[in-house]
Amino acid sequence: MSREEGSGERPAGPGPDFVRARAASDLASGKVRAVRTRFPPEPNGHLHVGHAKSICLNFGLAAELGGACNLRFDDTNPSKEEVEYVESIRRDVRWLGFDWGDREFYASDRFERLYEDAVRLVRKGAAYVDSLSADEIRAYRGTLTEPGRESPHRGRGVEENLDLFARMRAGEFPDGAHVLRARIDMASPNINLRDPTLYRILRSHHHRTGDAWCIYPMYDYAHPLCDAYEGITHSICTLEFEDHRPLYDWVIGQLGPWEPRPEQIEFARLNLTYTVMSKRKLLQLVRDGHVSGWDDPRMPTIGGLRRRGCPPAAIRDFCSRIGVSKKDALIDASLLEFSVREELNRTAPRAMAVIRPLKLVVESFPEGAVEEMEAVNNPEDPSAGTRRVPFTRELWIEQDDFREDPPKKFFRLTPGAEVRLRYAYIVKCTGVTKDPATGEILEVRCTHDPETRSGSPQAARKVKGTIHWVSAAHAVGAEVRLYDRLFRSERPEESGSFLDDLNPLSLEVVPDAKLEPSLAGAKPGDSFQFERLGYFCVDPDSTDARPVFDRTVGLRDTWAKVEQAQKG
RNA sequence: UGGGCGGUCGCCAAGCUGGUAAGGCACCGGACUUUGGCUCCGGCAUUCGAAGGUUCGAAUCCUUCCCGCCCAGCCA
Repeated sequence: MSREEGSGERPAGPGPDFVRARAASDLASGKVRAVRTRFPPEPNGHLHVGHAKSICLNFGLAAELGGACNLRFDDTNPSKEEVEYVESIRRDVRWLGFDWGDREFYASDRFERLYEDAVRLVRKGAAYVDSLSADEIRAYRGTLTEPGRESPHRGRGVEENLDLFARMRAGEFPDGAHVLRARIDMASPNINLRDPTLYRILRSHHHRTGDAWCIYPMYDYAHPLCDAYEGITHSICTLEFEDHRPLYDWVIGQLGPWEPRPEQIEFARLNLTYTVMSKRKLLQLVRDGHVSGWDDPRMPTIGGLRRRGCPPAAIRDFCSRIGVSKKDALIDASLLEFSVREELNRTAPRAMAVIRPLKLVVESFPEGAVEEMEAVNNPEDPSAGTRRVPFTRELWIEQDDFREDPPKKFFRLTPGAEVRLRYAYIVKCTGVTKDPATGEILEVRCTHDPETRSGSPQAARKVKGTIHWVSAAHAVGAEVRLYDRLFRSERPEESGSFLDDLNPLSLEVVPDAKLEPSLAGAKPGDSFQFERLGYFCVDPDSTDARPVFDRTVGLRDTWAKVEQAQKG
C-alpha cells in the first residue's frame, strides 16, 4: 500500500484504520467492484463533531478508494423530524468540505418499495401482523436472561396478514392497533432478533411525504434495504448497532439477491473531554438557555465550531488524527485545539489587539505625531504581505504586560526596564501614574529610543521582551467574547446532573477591547491571530459600528505555565 | 451469573501470518525568536488488564480470571 498523499491534505496520525483496511481489501480481492458508502443522518437534530468523525470516515474512505459516498436522510420517524434540520445538515456537510454530487437520498423516497418488500416478506411467511399492544409486546419480549414468548397472533395466515397489512396502510386502524413484525426467533439470546417490529401505524405529518402514509418503517428494516437499494458496499455505523448486525443481515438475506450486497461495519463514536455529545443533552443546553443556541461557540456542534472560527480543514485534520477503532475512547480536547492552532497558524493574518487596555504614554514621542509602522501579516506566509500600523504618543498595552512588582523571569514592561513594542520602538519605563485615592494604576509612562525604530540597525539590539500595542487615537473599540470549556470536568456528570457541571466562566464578554485600525473592515467569519493572545474570529453579531470577535482558541502560553509553577 | 464488543505510555493509536513495543496529542528539558507563538533538537511503556501454559523466543497462540461499554423503543 503506498503512502501517497490524497488531495493535498497532509497525512496525519496512524495509517489505515480497520475500516479502511477492510474496504481496501474488499476492493483488491474483487469482492466489490467499487466502494460505496453513505452518511445517514436522521434529520432530527444538528450535526456535531461526532458526526464529523463519521462524515470524514465515510466520505474520506470512499474518496481514497475511488468510490463515492451518498448523503442519505434516514427520515423514517416523522414525529421527530423537520425540514429545517435537512438544510442544516446539508450545509454542515458541505462546509466540512465534502460533496455528494447528485447522490442525495431519502429513506422516505423509498417508502413504496419498502412497503412492497414488506409484502414480499409477509408472502413468504417471514413477517406477520401483530395486534398486541406496545406494553404486551414488551412483556412478551422476555428479558436479557429469559427468552420471550410468541405472540398469539404469530400464527396468522399469509392471507390474513396481507389483508391486515394492506388495511394498516389504508388507514383503517388507529395508531398502535397493529404492527408488522419479522418472524425470526422469540427465544434468541439477541433481543433484536425476537421478532422485531418492522412497521408501525403512526399518523404524523412527514416533512416530505406529507400525509401520504400512516405507517412508517422502522430503522432496522429500512436501513439495510436503503443501503441495498443504493448499492452501498460498506455500511459504516457506530458500535451500539453491533447487536443489530444479525438483523441487518437477516433483512438483506430475506429480500436479495443484491449486487453488491451491503455489509455493516461498526466503529466507536467520538467522545471529547469537557463536553457532551448526546442529542438529548445538547438539546437541553439550548432549550434551557445555557447557551445562546445550536451555534453557540461553546457547543460541539458543527455550527458552533464554525461560528467559533474553527476551520473545516482543522476538523478534518483532527478526525484523521483520532483514528478509527472499536475502543470506547475519550479524546482529549487539547487535540482538537492543536489541529485548530496548526491550521490557523498557517492561514490566519496577524493583527494587534489589546483586550484589557492599560494606557502607555511615550513621553519622548511628539504629541500629535503619527508614524506608520510596517507589520508582517503572516510570518508563516510571506505572500500575505505587510500592512501599516499607526504609532502615536499614547498607546494601549495589555494590563498583563506591565508589572510594577515583577515576578522572576517576567520579560515584559516593569519600572526602569526596557521592552520592545512590536514593529515599533524599544521603550523604557519611567514610572506610573496612580489614582491617589485607590492606588490603581492609571497609566504607565516611558520614553522611546528613536534609534531603535523597527527595521533600523539599532533595532537589532536585544531586549528581553516584545509586547503588542494599539495607538489610542486610532484604536477601534470592539466586543470580544472569551470562551472557555463549557464544563468543568472531563466527563460531565452522566444522567441529568451534567448541568451541575457547567463552567460558570465559559464565556467572558470584554465590552471594550482595542483593535488596530486595519481590523475595522473585517467581515463575519474572518479569522485573525491577535498577536501573543490567540486566534479570533469575527462573530455574526458584528457590525461596522460595533465589531464583535470570538476567541477561537488561545496561543500556547508558556509564560502562564512558568508563572503558575512559580506560584506553586 | 443471556448475548454482543472492547482492554498496548496521562489521552488517542500502530502492532493482524510469534522474533524481541511506530506515530500523534499532552508533559518535561534545551536551541532559535521583534509573537514567552511557530520551528528545531532531546526525554517520555524492559512493558502490552491479570495469572498460568505452549515456544529457543509471545502484546501477538492456548486456558482461566478481572475490568469497561452496548442491548429488553411501535427511536435512530
